[in-house]
Amino acid sequence: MPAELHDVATAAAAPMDQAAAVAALSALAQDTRLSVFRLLVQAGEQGVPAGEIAERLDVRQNTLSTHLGILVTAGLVVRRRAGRIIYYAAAYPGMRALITYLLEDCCGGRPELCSTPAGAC
Amino acid sequence: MPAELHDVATAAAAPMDQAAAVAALSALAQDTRLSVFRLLVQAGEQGVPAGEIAERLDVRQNTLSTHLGILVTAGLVVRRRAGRIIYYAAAYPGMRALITYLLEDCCGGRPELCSTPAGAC
DNA sequence: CTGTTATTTCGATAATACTCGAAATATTGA
DNA sequence: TCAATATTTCGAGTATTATCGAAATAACAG
Repeated sequence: MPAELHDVATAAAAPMDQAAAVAALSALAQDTRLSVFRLLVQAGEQGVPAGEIAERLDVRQNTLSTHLGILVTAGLVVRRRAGRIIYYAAAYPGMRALITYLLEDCCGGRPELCSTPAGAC
Repeated sequence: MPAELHDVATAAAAPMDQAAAVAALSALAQDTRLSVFRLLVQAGEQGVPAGEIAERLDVRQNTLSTHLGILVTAGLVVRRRAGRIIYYAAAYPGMRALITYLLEDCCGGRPELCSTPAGAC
């Protein structure tokens, strides 16, 4: 089985608790990291090399590396090495788990008030 | 028209930009504020008095007031005064706008990878 | 007007986070 | 092995943020 791209990006995420949610939100609550995450969300499953992210966002490699590490630890991004190049990709299950946690038992019994955005994806 | 509860919580939110998204995520990226937001999400449209939030979460009123102000400024929570009591409620449109911004143009053309969580709401 | 309740604002202290230059690690090719 | 490329780790300086006690504002009842 030539699984050059494993399916970690579509696997089930661990159930989110308060600390994990704060970590994920903190990871996204920073200008550079939010740009990285959105770039990776739009890039899709294959991911983008660290160096290319740094170039496209005009951030120094070591600074970016710190940010990427934070996103990975938060479960919002996954890392995959291919030779010298390390690809980063959005972890959709992590994002889904975060949104689910945020909106848990929402709307006081009137779910039509907070239906998730259909056009988002 | 006896509009004791105006419909601000269901009105359209302003389109989100990067700065607004960072502000909203920063607002949620803190333990107490995340608890407040989830409490209000679960409480629904009517909202909860500031004092009751402080009591239920065991936070000092002045500290909570700072946090509530941050959530309101971020567009995630709305304030409504009724006499001496100020009710706070989740602003679902703000939350929707944030999620939409995060997942914009997602999944590199494979939307099935990131479908928003059906069970969330 | 006076006191009481509900909530916010002010000012200071302590903890946390962002960014950077420099050095280190990992992989490949000659 | 040696050099080159890709990326990360280290250590320090600066800025931002959370929390608190105390004081201030707002609304109501007597």
